[in-house]
Amino acid sequence: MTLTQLEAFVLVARLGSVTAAARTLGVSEPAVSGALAALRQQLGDALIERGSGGMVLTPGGQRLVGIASQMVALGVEAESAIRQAQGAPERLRVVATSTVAESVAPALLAAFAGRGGNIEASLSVASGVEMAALLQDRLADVALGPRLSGETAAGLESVPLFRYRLVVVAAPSHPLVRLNGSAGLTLRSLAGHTWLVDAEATDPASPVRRLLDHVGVPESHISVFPSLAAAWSAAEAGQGIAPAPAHLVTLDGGGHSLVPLPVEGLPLELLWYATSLSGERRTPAAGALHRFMATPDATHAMHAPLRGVPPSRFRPPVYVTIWR
Amino acid sequence: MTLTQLEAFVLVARLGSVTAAARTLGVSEPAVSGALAALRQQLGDALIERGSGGMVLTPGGQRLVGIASQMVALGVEAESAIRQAQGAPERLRVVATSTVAESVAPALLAAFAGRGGNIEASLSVASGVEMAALLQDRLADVALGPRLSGETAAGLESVPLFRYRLVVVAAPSHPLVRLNGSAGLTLRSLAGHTWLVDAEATDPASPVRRLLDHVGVPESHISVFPSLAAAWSAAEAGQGIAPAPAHLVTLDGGGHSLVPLPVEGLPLELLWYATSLSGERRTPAAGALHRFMATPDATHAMHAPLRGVPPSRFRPPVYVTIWR
DNA sequence: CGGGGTGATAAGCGATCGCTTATGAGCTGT
DNA sequence: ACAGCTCATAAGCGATCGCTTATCACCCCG
Repeated sequence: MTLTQLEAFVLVARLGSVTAAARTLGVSEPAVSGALAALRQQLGDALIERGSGGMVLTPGGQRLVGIASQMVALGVEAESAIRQAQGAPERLRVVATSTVAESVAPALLAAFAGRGGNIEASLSVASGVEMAALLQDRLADVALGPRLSGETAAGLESVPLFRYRLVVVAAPSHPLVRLNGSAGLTLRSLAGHTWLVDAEATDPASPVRRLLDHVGVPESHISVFPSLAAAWSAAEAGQGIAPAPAHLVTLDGGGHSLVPLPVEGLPLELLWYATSLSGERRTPAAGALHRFMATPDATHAMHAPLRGVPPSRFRPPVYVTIWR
Repeated sequence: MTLTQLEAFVLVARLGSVTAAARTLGVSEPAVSGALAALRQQLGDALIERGSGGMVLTPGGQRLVGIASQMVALGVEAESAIRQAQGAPERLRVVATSTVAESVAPALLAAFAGRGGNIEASLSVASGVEMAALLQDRLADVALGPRLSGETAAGLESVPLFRYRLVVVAAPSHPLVRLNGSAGLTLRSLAGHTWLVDAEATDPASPVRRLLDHVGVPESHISVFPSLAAAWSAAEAGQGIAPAPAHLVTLDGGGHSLVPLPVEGLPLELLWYATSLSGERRTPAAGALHRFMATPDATHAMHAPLRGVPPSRFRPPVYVTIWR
């Protein structure tokens, strides 16, 4: 399986014709046909067959197109990426759990970028369990989220980033709020309610997931939303209760109408950590961020309520998966 | 640039040692060293150099690691993907603009999946301008969002999916609401206010972006949030005004405290479309979704208020970019 | 039935790949 | 300074790649 072969295949799929693909590539028709034959033999699938009105992809070929065109594109990307690395600003690749990426990370990185220096920061989302691998594989410079430790975290160094208190909130109209103005609730008693959570709660290592397990909430009473904001919005609409870092729902300019429930054992005192390779193996940019994190500017930025960013600075989130 | 060479490079970066990489691959050390040399020569960058305590990546090498490990992983992915294509459920790859992906698309696809059949649907996010290319390159089966037409949409067919009315909302406490209980506002008069928008507003072809341009809102008064829910949450907190499809903010179970502004020229009557390859080139799964879209079940699902999904069905969003 | 298009196959050829063993070159540390 | 580790380089060899031209097999359409 060669990049040349994949490129030929992608072009045939795109154009629906071997001859046309050969013309586009500037080679003879058998060259393309041969590349196709080699792929077919190695993968054990026809991939693409003659059909009325052009070549048509088999189910296997259909899956391959996407994969193959990504590979081809990454190949040309590689060359230009390296050319552009000369004299380009240093790059800081930060990964965070979805909750951190939606709450404190943008403000932290915005403040870090605004502090001068010539570092271009990017923020991606990954699950807690993937972070150690991403750092060790040099696919990320800093990971923000749970503390990474144990077997898989060899060579990594975690430092505390942000202290927060995890509470459970609900709309003022929620029965639990009206019944219990001041009385204490037990965690167990919350097992029967609907919990509104964000994507991070699907990560078995996340504090929210562990809280759900501890309470014993059945799957049927867990409702996963694509973002923290969406989960809280549903909570305001009275659809259920939601775990949340306290400062995010209370300092929020007064617009939020969510109130913390007085639950025994809550709030949980928790920490987010920043992790990177230890010692000299740490990227210079990662070191700069680590030093910045200790400054009052950083702490102040992370405690500020959530704000949007100007269009020129907005980058869509990138979700990173580990490829093995 | 060969996959073998890239794999060797990735392993060296991961392990920080040529010898260790060679041991892992089960080949001699010069084999790895040679692969590295070939890459270095072709790309014109040292990529990775000796440093105290292991090999350390150059800036260029740092960029390559991510790209290369993706390519390698996609290579092994390719083989297994094709093996699994035998007898596996048919695949339906849907791309949508971020707004659609956050609002009607999840409900539509959930209803489509629940309708029986043996189709596995996935939902990704792309900008409106990329959709035509994604469809033509067979990287997606159906695109949900603006109507695709013109030069770049050759061979594509758009059908109306969902009619909605775009309004501008604000918190009840917002000055515009208190001053204008019933009086009409002009669009121009909104240019000086802060607009809270989601990611799609950065796409020049999106209706929201065109509305902003038409009103003449300066960049400094646009605040981009990572999700619709986050933008609306900020609007509730009184941070500004937000464009929104009417049914999403009004039917929302009463929890939302956002009210539409009585603006001259609003609401805008708009449509989201579903686009796919035309005629026989359309995937069977895409055809099934097209037929389903016309059923009352589909319409009903899309009009329902936003809800979360059970953890077992939650899939993190994937953001797709076009590689050329 | 016989063009004119399609894609698949065969034979051949130079360049490169991927690997080996042997050796050089550079740094570290007791 | 020397051994001991590291990575880089050289020479060589078989397999494969990537391409060519020539030819065959198929199918639609007059």
